Amino acid sequence: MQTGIVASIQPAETASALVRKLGALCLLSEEEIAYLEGLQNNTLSVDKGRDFIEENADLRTTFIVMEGWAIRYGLLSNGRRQILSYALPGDILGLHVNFRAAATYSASALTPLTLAVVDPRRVLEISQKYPIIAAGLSWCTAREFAILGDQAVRLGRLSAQQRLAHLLLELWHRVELIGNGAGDWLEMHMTQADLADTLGLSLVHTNRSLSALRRQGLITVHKDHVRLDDIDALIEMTDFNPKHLSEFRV
Amino acid sequence: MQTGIVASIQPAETASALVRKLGALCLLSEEEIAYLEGLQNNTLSVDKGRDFIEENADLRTTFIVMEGWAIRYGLLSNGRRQILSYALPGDILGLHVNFRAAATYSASALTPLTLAVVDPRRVLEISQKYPIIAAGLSWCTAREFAILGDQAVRLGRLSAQQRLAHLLLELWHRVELIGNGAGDWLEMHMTQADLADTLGLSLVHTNRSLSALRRQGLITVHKDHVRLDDIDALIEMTDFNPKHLSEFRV
DNA sequence: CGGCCAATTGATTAAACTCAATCTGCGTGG
DNA sequence: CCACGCAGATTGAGTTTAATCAATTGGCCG
Repeated sequence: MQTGIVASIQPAETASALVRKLGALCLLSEEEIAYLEGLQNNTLSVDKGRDFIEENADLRTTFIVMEGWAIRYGLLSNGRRQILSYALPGDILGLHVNFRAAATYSASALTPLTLAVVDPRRVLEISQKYPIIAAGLSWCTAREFAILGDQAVRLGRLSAQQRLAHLLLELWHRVELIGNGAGDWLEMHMTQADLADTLGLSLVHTNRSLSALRRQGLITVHKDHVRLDDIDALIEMTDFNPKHLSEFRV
Repeated sequence: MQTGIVASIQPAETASALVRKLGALCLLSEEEIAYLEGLQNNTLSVDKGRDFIEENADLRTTFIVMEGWAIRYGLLSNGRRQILSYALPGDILGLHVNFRAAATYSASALTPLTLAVVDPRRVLEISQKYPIIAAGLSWCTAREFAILGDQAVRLGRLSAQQRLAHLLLELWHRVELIGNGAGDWLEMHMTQADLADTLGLSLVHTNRSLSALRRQGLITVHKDHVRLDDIDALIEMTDFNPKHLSEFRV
């Protein structure tokens, strides 16, 4: 497990999630680690439920998620919402914001959130000064594309139960990879209404699909947690590809 | 219209689609144009219907579409297919392939295709040597994200007719922006089966949704073309946001 | 205790899927 | 020149999935 490697280099308690994430890919130098940590000196706290990016508004900031979960979403004029992706600690929002005039999505805090606020112009200098970090960011970009592609496959070609299982697998793997895992358990920071808006389903049908998975013994649902009882079966039934989340070329 | 600006700088007949696309955003120097054209010296022809990227296979190439249309898609083990996006002239595939071990999607030629084959390591040197071009590529990346996000919204929260109309609007705008437009008409290089796999619908339902749009006087369908008869009404009914495709910060 | 948010359940309706033909245009071989 | 085959488009009929409408329940907090 990649988190094991990180732990031996950087104790998880002291390193930021972004350093843990990139450090799991390649060996970062002291200087690179110091630069990445320095990038996150300017922090912002966002209350649970609050929007911090609004579609069509001027956006001149790059955010790094330090603690907590967020969602990216789009709103339609009839009030319907489509959640595009989940941002977990170590994830970056607005990495390519430099030459866009306006945000193409909204973002909202699913939990109390700690964000690093970064001037996107600093992103530009990274490729000059820190090629290894630039490589890591390029990898992050490709990974975000893969995750969003998986979301499109889920929405377009999986059944309700498969969509749910597939999303749980994605989040479980992502949490594991940043060292926030808790065995089979996944902390659920979203409501069933959020799940519905992620999976393109109604709230009622989301609820029923959850019970169906439960009745088949595939998951166990507690208050704010879900246990993936049979990960192999879930992967099998959804065609989930964990390599989309972790593959890296040395 | 941005294409007008391009035409005054670079005659469309001589400049590559990528130069036309980036030149529409910002004024490129002679040197930058020459570099971009040189990047596309090594070309590859792909027959209609043939795959040129396969999911999970080792991918160490960046492709620039010079002529023709392609699709990116994912396949499930039950044979179902989800088309993720369309690649038009000037679009780049595998821009962030440098640090990924394997392709996370497949790609196939919708028409006879001319691709520029680029060593992805050349992408790395761009940010050192040509900051303006690097800015353009960063803009392309953000735009691809916006397009894929729109695809997720389509799949998750639009009705069958809305999905269809929304996709037609996307492609019509994109074709216009690279100067390949033909008024209200859109050349349809995909079959109805392809449309179905793009929109997460069955072939039969796609066919019926097309006729429904036709009966409402919103589109006219000919052999391989569609005319958007009432673009404003189509935008209105789908919440289409053209800014996702063209906004640029100076 | 009351109010609110989230989850759950029942009943009905609507959207989209599947199966099964049929049709149409087009190229190819006899 | 025509019969044949094939791919793509179209139509009909019946089924399934998921949406909608409408309560109801369970926690939690003030």
